[in-house]
Amino acid sequence: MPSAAFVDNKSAIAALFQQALYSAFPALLEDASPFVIEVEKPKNPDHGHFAVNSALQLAKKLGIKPRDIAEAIVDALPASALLAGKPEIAGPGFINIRLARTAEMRVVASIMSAGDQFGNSTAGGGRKVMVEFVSANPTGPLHVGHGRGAAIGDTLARLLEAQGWRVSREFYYNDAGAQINNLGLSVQARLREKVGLESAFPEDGYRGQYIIEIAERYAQEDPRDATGNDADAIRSFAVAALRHEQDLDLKAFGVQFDVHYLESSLYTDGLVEKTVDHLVKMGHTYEQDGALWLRTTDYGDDKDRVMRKSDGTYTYFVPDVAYHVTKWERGFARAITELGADHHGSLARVRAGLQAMEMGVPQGYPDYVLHQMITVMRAGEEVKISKRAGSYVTLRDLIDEVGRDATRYFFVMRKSDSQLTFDIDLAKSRSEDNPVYYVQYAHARICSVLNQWGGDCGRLDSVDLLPLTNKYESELLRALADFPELLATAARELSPHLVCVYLSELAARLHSYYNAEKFLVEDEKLKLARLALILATRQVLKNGLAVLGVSAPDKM
RNA sequence: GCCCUCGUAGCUCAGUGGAUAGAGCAUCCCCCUCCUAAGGGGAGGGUCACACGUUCGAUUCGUGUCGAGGGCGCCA
Repeated sequence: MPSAAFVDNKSAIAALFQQALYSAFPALLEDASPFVIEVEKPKNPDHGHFAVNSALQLAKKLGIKPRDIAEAIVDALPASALLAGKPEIAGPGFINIRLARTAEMRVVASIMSAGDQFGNSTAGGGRKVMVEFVSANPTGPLHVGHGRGAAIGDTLARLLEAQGWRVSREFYYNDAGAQINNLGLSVQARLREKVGLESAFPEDGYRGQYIIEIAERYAQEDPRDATGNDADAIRSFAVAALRHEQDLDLKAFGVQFDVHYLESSLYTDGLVEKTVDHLVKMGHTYEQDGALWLRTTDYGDDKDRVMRKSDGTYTYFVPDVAYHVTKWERGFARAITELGADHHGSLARVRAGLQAMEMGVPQGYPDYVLHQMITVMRAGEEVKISKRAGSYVTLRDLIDEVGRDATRYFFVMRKSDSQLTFDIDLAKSRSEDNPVYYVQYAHARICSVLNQWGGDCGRLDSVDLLPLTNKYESELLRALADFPELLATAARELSPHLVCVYLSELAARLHSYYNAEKFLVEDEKLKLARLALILATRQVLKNGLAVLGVSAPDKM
């Protein structure tokens, strides 16, 4: 099996300059906190492949002018096959580094040998991480907000897997409590209406059309209770039906969970009790007004929280803490919880609750990724959502109307902290305006060119790339080399949208390249080199799309 | 009132302690005898909300102000 590791030029450059710095300024070796060379990638290609700004940072400390420091570093640089000549000193004291052609091109060979693994790393070291996402209550169909959560959570999971983490995807069902009762009562009311019985619809009932459908199905499948007397049976029927619908939607969306964790099991397994007892034992609780409170203010919350109401039942916050305790106890030293931003209030509380347990859970546990609200646009107008009337855009609507690929891409393409406008017409359009088609088309276009050439792609593995000299080729090479770092950054910062940004840029480079001049030239060596380059590009596009769970079509 | 997120081109949004802040759309000009024009090239368009601070350097970090969205219950 070929190694997935890409020999990173950046770290090699850093090592080279670190050596040069110490040999030019040996005094720095004696510092308590050693100065670390940072290598960055300039945005402006005129500034070379890499840049080092250490001279500016050290000017004050050393009392020497930045350009002089830069010169001393460059002069002390050991000879290296990595570099194309002596680095330039530019501006106030930047050192701009250009790679030797051979160093620039080795990324293609890395891509060819690593294939689907290119860009992956072993940074996670096989450690366990849980990603909890969607976690919709089984009280209705999944809507756009859940869709965004599903896309972001699943992409995070894929990113972490690509970085060598052992990921478990988990869905937490709030299948206990008042809202589920409410669901049952809503269905019951519809059932009674149907047979002409007097029935008050619950005040906070669910009014969607789907409730009526569930009532009809219940009546059909359980004719013994046509008048809707058996509240328990109705409730479990409704929950099962809605869970089933949600599962189908998620499956159609390409999202699968390893574990579905039921809130009700926290009660039946006694974990809620156990958690409360433990918190009492640790001395972080008090009784007041007939209720049991947790002193969450000791752990950064802005007010204390009720755990057990005066009527003896628990608030939702207790099972939330108990649930997160199980994450820790199940061996997930790292856990990520993906939620809609409307739940951000629970963040401080759950973390405080975990701290109060005094069981060694780190303070920032779990990591939270919150996504902001979504506005759906159709025909230039906002699609209004009315929860009261039960009318909203469902995930299923989007998948059916614009397709799985576009829906997934649109949901992750903005950073999750930003509110998202989902333009249905744009997502459906097959044009350059539509970012997902633009990227997919780049992939299809390469397939088409390779097809037209008609040769054996295996031949391209060891082609000589030195004929590649124009600026499109060099920029494409540079973009390809960025991919592993991009994935690492996106995973580290839990920012899946970076993958979309990268893919759009890569696709744009490719489209420019094709249109710049005649692509399939007469010169056989140049032609093969170009084909090898786009073959590598296709691989990276494919790997990037795979992380997003979006298909990479051969033709469109 | 308190907490969270956001504020960057006319619009939708990226990005960053560094050099001239980017992309797409929209507007204007231009380009198909190689693959799919479902594409490409170019022009115009900016007080990076505002102020102060930290720094050699701030759009980026900190504090405050203003504006938008969301959240704050013995609801879940």
